[in-house]
Amino acid sequence: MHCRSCHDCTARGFAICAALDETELRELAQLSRHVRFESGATVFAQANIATSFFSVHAGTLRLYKLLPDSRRQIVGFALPGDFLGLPGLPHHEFSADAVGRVTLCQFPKESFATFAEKRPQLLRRMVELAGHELARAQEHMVLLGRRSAEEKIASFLIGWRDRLSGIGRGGEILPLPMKRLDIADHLGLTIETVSRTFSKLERDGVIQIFASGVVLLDTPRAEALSAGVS
Amino acid sequence: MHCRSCHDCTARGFAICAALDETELRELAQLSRHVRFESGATVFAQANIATSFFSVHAGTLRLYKLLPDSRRQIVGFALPGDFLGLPGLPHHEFSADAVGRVTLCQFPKESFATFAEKRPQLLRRMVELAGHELARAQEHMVLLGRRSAEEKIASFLIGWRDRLSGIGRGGEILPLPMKRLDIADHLGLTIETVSRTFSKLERDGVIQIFASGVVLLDTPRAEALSAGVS
DNA sequence: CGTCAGGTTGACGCGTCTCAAAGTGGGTGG
DNA sequence: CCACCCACTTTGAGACGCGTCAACCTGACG
Repeated sequence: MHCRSCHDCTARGFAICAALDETELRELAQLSRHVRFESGATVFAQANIATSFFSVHAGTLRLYKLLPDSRRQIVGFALPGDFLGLPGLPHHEFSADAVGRVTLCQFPKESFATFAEKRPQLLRRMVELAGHELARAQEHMVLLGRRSAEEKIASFLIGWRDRLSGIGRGGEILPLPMKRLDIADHLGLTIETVSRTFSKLERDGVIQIFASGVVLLDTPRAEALSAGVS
Repeated sequence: MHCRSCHDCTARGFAICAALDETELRELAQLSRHVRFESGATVFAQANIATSFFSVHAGTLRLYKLLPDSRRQIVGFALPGDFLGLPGLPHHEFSADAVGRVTLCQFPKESFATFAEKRPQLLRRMVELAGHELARAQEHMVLLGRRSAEEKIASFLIGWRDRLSGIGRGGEILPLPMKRLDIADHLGLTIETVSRTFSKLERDGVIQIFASGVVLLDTPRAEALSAGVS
């Protein structure tokens, strides 16, 4: 189950590993285990003590927080190259579970911290990744606080397209591995509103809906909605 | 205008400086300028090229993003000890302006990066701060996406109280230096709803409103609302 | 005393939620 | 191969929370 080699890892270029040279990479690989989760499985849960960090190798995860009455907010989706876990916080801040099959590199928190401690480029890379994550979170706050349902869906689609193309998964059809309920809980909507808005965008010729995703027919219109130009 | 000494800086304990020893602190002080902004002044603006990092010394800033049609989302308020600026991103991701008078330590991006490059404890501290920031952002997403107006206001008050007490500014009266419009744009509400909700909480005996802030009369009730237990 | 920014309150409308029902497709067992 | 089930999605009708628009209040300042 261990990764054949980090050398030809498909997530190599985007992950923290990008900051390491050959020797360090082999050393880090010693610390890591390659783990796999089936669709729907929980990788870790909010408020549990964090004993490991993870780097996503393949697949999609939903990261979410729950309120006591079971309202859910999906704070993000993790894709290959994303790093999960925050040094300096003892507990997991959110839960993570697999959307479809997922594989991850798992690092014991302690030994990873020791490894990173003396490697400024790795730490810099982590600051950088955290910064990108933070920027995405802030952009998402604008979406949640100040956008209409239609703008939310359009923004989500455009943002998802850009993230996928950023890791070399761009294509004609935009795959949406997550369910409508996941999208709703990500955008602060209900499942019905998500469904209705998808339908409206299809009626208006902006998208075409398939079982596995959508095709952007009128990209400029979608981008305009996404930017908030009414 | 330069800080008398970092040694007796009131924000010392919470800021990135906490990671530095005496020698390093003096070296960093060489790089920094102490700057002051009057109420309402803009420290930097979204999408401008970032040439400096900042560490808040005193006062409160609002950090916000604007949509083209001038809808605004305040992504957070910065307090003493907070670090502004993200290594790895060339542009400012949001605008920042002073809420009341503010003083900051300003570091030229280049020289700060050079200084940090070889100091793992500083980098670790930055990862840590970024992590805390990210955790706050995710908590705020829950608020924006899944909470009612009353819960939003209660959460905001409780969160603000906790942040202030975290930097030694706790007290009977909870000062709110920002305007109603700022609170509205932070919580994804309108100014009228904020005002109405404040009034309702006061009618219900949860808070008492003053010109400069509020007093929490029924803290358990406020915390319950904040936690989302109906 | 007038002005002005900020805050409060009320009446009404709209966008989204809620509740309900029907449609779709994939999987399983007869 | 069909019948059935189940999870998921779509669609509709009505309710409701919050936004919109407008009026009024308050205190600071000249």
